[in-house]
Amino acid sequence: MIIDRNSPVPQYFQLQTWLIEQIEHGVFKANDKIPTEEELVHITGLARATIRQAIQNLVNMGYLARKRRLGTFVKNGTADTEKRTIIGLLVPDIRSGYTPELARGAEDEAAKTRHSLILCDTDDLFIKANFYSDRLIENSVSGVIYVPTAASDEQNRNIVDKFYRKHIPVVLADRTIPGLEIDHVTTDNFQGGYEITRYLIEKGHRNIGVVFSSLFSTERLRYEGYKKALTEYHIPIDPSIIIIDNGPFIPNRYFQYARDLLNQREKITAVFAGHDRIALLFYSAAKELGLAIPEDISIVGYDDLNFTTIKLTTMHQPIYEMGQESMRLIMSRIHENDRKAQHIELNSHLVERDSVREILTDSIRR
Amino acid sequence: MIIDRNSPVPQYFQLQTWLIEQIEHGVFKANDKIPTEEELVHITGLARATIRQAIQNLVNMGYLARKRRLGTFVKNGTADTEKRTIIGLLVPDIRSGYTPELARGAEDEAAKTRHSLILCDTDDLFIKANFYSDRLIENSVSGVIYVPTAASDEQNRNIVDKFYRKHIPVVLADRTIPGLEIDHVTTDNFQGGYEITRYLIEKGHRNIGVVFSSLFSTERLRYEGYKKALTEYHIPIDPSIIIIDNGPFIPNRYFQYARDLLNQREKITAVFAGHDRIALLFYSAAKELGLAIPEDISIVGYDDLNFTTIKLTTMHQPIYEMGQESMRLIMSRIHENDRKAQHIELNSHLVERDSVREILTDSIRR
DNA sequence: ATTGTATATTTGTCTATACAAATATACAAA
DNA sequence: TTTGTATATTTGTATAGACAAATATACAAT
Repeated sequence: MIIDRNSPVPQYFQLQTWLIEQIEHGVFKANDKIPTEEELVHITGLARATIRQAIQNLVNMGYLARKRRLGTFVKNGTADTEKRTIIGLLVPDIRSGYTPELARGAEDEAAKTRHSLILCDTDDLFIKANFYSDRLIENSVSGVIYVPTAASDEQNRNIVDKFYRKHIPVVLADRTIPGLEIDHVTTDNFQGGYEITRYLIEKGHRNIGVVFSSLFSTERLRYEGYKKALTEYHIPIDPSIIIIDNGPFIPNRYFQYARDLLNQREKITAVFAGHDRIALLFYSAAKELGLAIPEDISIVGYDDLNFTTIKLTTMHQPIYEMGQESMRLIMSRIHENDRKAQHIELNSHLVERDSVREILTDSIRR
Repeated sequence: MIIDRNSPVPQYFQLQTWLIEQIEHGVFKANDKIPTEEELVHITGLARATIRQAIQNLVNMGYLARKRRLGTFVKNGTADTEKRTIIGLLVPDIRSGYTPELARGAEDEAAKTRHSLILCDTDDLFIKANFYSDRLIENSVSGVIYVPTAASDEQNRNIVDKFYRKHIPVVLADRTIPGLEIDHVTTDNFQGGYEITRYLIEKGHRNIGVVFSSLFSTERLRYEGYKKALTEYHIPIDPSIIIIDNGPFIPNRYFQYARDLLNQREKITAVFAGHDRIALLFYSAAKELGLAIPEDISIVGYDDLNFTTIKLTTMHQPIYEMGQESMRLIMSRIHENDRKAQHIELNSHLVERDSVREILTDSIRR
């Protein structure tokens, strides 16, 4: 029986549920005519008004369309979930770093399937991410691509939870949040950090300074790669040339780090900057101190931002592709919600330019 | 009487209309309780079921909320037209030029009033703008900020018309479309072009090359300003050092222009680049040809993009503010649709850096 | 002070019935 | 062939009446 008259569930609601089931299981296909109200009266034993109530609700939800004299028909889109899909994109700042490239990749991918993208600049602040998550929920986005902010893991988890409570799937891009089983797209930061450090070592550098932030999973991993490379070459790790900031990227502060590190130049021949924007500050700091790159000091970065005038040796990250993959992942998650969390790791590669000098030393031991 | 029983308009619909009127005229204010169903039966003389039908529709539309035992209440947002305002932003490419700054200004301004922004990259192509305009219409945006593409005025007008047909207001940002009475936000490009040229002349330059595109109203105006300055100083306009491209900005092509111009260096001492990205190409071309800036050749740009390593003298445009103003304008247009088209012109100012050399000549005549 | 109970009010669900309005279709008239 | 008309079918609107469910409030019991 379709209707259980003893159930506390309203009968119009039971009928509604049953009809949705029939549609979603393909019994009533798109553009099919469903039974007339009179027929449904016979099938269910309910009054016509009750049947109308159920059907009207489904019309409002976008499942059905009524046509006078012709009957009631299944809409092809089935509900309006499909057609007007909007994805929220929570990024630090659309003006800086790799963000424009990431956004563009996501946008292009969205356009392919005619979806749209709402842009939200968090400035790496929890409070802004929190504000925008409300806006996105209000606009009933179908999914969110989130670059976790420079906040505690706890806070970033809260943001994700907020979406989850509204059943909005989330994909993390670039950075991850520890202790969360969630779709994410990153690059092989550990491997990248390892390779770029090894590259410096192979070029004869043994005193390699590092500057990075401990707030981001990406930079932490690059640092781990750095340590692995040093260990592999039996080079001691010298904490005095390792600068670990525990806040977000603040140019002034990092500029000071660059100055500090360059001031103890006798201790280092090269610097591994946590990312390209830090590397850029080393150029400014070097200029200020009258040092030449790479003659006096070698610099490597990470990201491969599009600098036109400086020739930085750096680890190229496929940022545009990361945007694309994030978008693909969120789309697939929207369509199959019960799938296991998926982790996509894209490959980076070293781009050799003119910011590293080769130092001739007494043979490199391995 | 509230209900006209002889009208062909359904009675539930009459009641519905009446209730909306009461709400919008402030008879029933936000959070007020409206009469109970039973009271409405007395007031209107309709059956309770009919009254419920009208009320249910208003609940669906977001005007009312029912609470068991308490009654039916007017929602504070009144309908959901206001709250979920989304604005479309059609820009060339979020990765380049002034676009990120513009987008960020618009975004921040939107956030203030809790509105959201859908990002669309047109790549300056009509076909993409056309594609995205359909997407924005599908998503029923409340307004659009449009940076006209590098297409014909005719085509750009078509894009605007498409929105107008759906009664979606449009604000043009930066560039304008001739022959269209429409809200727009620009800077004083004519004045800017004039001032920066005058600056070069005052520095002793009399042979000033120009490179720009005729496709954009902005660059055309800057060129007009250039001509005015030359005329004012009685300097003849030399077409052989004026390069007018009639397509969009294609780096390779413009790089060739830069090379061409620098190759006839005996004829020029300075170049006025149509915008900063062109100026940047002059740096590359100069490097290639072994020329130093400003020693061998002086360059000025336009925009004041955030270059960290080169010190370009340029005309600062308040791009972030332009994004903000565009957003303010579209919001005000949404709220008062009958207002006259408004043109906002923001002020630019010269930023003097190290790309212009002073030439000592035999006194400047005015 | 807390907990439980009764009551009144209001919305929520449901039935049975009737006529109105739209319109595809067939058929007749011009 | 075109135009008009009748008909059957189906959704749209409306009524009157009934009981169910939720819950604010007051009051009673503990």
